[in-house]
Amino acid sequence: MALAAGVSPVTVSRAIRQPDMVSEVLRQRVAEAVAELSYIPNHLASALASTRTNIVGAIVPSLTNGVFDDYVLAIEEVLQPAGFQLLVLNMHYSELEEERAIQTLLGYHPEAMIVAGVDQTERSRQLLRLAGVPVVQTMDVTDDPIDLNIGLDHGDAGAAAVSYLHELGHSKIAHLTARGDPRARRRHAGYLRQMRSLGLPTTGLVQSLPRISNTEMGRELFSKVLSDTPDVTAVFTCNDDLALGTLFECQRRALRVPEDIAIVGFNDLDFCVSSMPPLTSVSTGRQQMGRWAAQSIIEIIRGSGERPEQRRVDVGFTIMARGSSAPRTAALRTGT
Amino acid sequence: MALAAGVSPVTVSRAIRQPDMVSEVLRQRVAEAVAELSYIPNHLASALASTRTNIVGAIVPSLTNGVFDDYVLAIEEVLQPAGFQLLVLNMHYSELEEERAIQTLLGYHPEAMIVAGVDQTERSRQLLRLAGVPVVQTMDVTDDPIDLNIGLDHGDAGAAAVSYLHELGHSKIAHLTARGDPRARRRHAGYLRQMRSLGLPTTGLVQSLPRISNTEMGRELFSKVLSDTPDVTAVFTCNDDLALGTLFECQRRALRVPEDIAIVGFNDLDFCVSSMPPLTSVSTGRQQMGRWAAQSIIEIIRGSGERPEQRRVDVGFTIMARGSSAPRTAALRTGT
DNA sequence: ATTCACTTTGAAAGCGCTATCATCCGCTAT
DNA sequence: ATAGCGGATGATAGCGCTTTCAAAGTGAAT
Repeated sequence: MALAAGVSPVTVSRAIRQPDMVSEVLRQRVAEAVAELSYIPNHLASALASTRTNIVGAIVPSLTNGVFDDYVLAIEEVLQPAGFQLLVLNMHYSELEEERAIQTLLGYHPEAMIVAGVDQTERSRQLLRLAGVPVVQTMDVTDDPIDLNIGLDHGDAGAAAVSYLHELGHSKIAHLTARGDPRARRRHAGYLRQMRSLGLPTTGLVQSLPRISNTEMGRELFSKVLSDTPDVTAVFTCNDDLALGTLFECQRRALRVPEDIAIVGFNDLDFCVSSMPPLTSVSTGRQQMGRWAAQSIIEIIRGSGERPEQRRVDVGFTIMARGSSAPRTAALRTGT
Repeated sequence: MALAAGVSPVTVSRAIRQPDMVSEVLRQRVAEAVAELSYIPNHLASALASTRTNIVGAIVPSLTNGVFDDYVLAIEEVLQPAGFQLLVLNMHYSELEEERAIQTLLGYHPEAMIVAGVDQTERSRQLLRLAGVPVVQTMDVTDDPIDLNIGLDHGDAGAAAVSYLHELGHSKIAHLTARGDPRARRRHAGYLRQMRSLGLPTTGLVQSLPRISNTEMGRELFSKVLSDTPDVTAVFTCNDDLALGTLFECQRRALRVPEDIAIVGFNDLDFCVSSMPPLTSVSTGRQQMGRWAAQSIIEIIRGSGERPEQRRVDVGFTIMARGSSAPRTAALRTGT
């Protein structure tokens, strides 16, 4: 390569990375050689020599779940213009896989790490701390963050969904959930807490499966609730896929939504506004979390390692009330 | 690290990579030092020195589209046990971004590349060829593959969807599609070809938008078709999100599916079996394509570079007939 | 004409590993 | 007792870049 352009390797390196430092003539010659040979710099060698990899590692629990697409996209939109490459690994909701993924990513010497959730194993936490790079835990909040933390309180969110339905006049409020997701477990705990504090029983109203959830699972779980508790009037699901499945099952059984059954989902995915009726869902700022994580990382790296004044951010949540939930009175009026 | 274990760096390297070559005693000592220091080998240095990166690069058009989750998962399931790390980059349905992504990935010196589709720019094709590693083009078929190719003929699939609906007695068959996806364009072309060859007009029956599709867009596009052509009786959509949106729009307008409107989607995503009625959809072997791509790569790398006898595979497609499509006679019977 | 400062280029060293080859040890075969 | 052999370990070089520092060239100031 240096031969082809008739200059030293150093000049090639400079012509590509800091063109201002090289004279017009040589810059041109290097550019021609690059084009001619389709030269692509060896990232491995460059990173090894410079100790700057321009890599940011991210770990997501799943990609099948629409939540994380928006989140990853938001991170990339901030990171790419700043010259960083995001490396995403999927941990499939397994803490052990996460540990492996962290180890793998650290082998690439990322300049920062973004992990979803706050439930890393002790070893994971240790590895992340020892890495000596900014670490952002997202999606959830904790009092004891590894480094930075942005998220929301899923217990509160679960409780709020219950309160919302209770204020609409519902008392037989079911909860459908997928075990395995720690944030879903917290929402479940919030549901139980709030039901109890409102004096509402939950027996025969909770259904869960230890699988990755999908629409079909929503149908299954809701069917089980119906057979346990035929007079259920509201359902809060741990995500929108289960909510959609519940809606489909209602349609199949000719149960009217929201008159007979009110449905509240979680995450506020795209399809919530489109369904018939549109699904009420708890909206979380997943894009905001991704953006903040990426921006904080850039600031820290650019700014000699100082952490922003706010190391923990709670983005909260919003219940997006839509057609799938309505005051219980409506149901009474139509005689259900 | 070598100091901590009291051995030479070479022995450390061997103890980790080829434990059999190191005596029990030293292996133990190295293992202790590794644990103590939380040592993670520097992948960059190791890859640079050995010219084996264990990386396979993959480019997907989108992650928001559920199709590619299953596909990526299938690839990973084969690659990981073989010791390869998949690096996935998102090209957002842009050929130029794909070119950039290919360049970025090649900088990491992957041992193979998997790209979705066969519509790479000339420069992309050149870069991939020059990389000197196995390249698999998936999802689509071509007579002129870069290297290996597994996919299906989307024109045929589009035509088959039309034939299927025509055989059910439909003639006013609409098509909803998202421009920007070359495979969706081919399905569109197949739709047009088959409609023409059956002597069916298509004016007022095709709607498209140049955006990434989602459920809401399905509703919009179908609404437009309805206002252009109120007597439409069937809809073929370029993917399942649009099909679901169409179903929702039918529910909103109290149009019965399949009696008034038959719907056929594409990809056969999870939710197709769950909706009410379940959605008929064209199933493509996306997991099969991912697995084959990964397996072929492993065989080539392990087997001194020889290509398998079959460099091109057409996996075909299957129309999964479900409740959202029915013979037109049913509609006549109910007087629509 | 000489000095000084600045810009442009190159030479040398080294990033953290691994490939290769040399060395050493203990053992068997002669 | 010695040659010969295989297994275990280490010394050395180098992967393709970048960092650092030295050298050479340029022009303005003295």
